[in-house]
Amino acid sequence: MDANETKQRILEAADGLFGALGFDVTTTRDIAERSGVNKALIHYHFGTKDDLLEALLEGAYAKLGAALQASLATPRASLTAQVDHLLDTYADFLAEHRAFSRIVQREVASGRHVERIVERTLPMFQLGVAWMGEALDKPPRDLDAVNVLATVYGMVVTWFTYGEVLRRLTGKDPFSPAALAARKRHVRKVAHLLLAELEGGR
Amino acid sequence: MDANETKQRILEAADGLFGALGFDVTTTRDIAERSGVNKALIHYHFGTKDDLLEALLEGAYAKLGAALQASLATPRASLTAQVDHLLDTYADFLAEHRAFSRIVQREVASGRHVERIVERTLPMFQLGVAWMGEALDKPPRDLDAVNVLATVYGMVVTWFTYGEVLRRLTGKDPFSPAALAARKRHVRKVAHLLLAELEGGR
DNA sequence: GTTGGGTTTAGGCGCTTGGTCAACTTCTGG
DNA sequence: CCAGAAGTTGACCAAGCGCCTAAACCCAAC
Repeated sequence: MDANETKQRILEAADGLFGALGFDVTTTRDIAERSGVNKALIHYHFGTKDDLLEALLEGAYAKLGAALQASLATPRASLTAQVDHLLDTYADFLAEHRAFSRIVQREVASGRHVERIVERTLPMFQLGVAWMGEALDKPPRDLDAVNVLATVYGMVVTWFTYGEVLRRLTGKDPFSPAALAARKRHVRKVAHLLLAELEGGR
Repeated sequence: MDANETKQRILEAADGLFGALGFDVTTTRDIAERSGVNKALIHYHFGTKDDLLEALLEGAYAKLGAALQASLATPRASLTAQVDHLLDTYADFLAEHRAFSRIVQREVASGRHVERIVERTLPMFQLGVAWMGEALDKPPRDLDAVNVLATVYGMVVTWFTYGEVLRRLTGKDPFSPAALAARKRHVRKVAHLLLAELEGGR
């Protein structure tokens, strides 16, 4: 097994375990066992356990950022189409990287590693604010950029963070293709309502 | 110091620490120190650390449930007014019990203590679904009860869970009276858009 | 064939954790 | 006033933690 594969295996195991159990509760021994790699190699390749989490977030945010930028870079017929595609891209990313939103949400709710997360989120957030300001130059009262972004973000992310709760509450799988498609339609629908109001109010 | 005061002090310290640091990272020693109480007393009065968390959640959910039921029990002039008051009640509760949403969010995102949280949430959720079904007998496509509830829930809760992130992103205090009032107006506004669509589509 | 650097290994060190315990004090009903 | 229950205490324990170390291993370059 070459060194790159080792690092990859460690990252994958850590991703799964941090997502499933949480950062604090996951031990380096767990990661070693799951990845079939010696415990000391984690520290050899990544440094401390915190450094490992950072490497994980680094990779995920890079992927997410690339996907979102690609979506924004492609011109669409309408503002609505642009937003729709962006939201779908985001939802698809979260669906594919199920652990990601849970890790982020948990660390944010703990107040730990917040700096790192803010660091990565800030450019996207600023992009969103700037983009909203550009597309709609006079947002109506109660629909300012920060509140709208927080609402849309919460709407998208909550489905994934609360997946297990929703599963138990509804008795259905919230991550089934049908349920995911329905959720995406719902998110788009709400976004359309917001857009209509934003455009109507200028 | 009598026994009740001791228990109260422990609960308050645990609430603050679980909210600020997280359940896993908070030690019984931390709680003992912060509450000015001997470590062994935590176990004497509450059992295990898990039991302590449960006692905490129990109390918070009882308060929340009472507040929401009181809001629903009072008849209002319109459906909109009813919803507005309910949302305000919820937001006020979260603003007053800042640690609560963070604790819940973190535990949910960890997949731990989910049973307990589902147990408490289920009745409220079912109430919400039933109530939506009653008030609006044919919800339009893409605005089914589960999705709408998840959206509204996410919208309200995200502001509090991501408080620290928002503070850093915007440079402003998201929990200042002005910001909270603005957030409440925004949430009501979005709820109104949803309601209009729900009522128009039947 | 040997050298040397990158990689892997078992083992263990120092420390913190949740939880227990027996002894002590304080409260309370008879 | 006293006995027993309730509450409180610091010392203590086994278990598990992150991280480190010293030695072994591997393999390309000379």
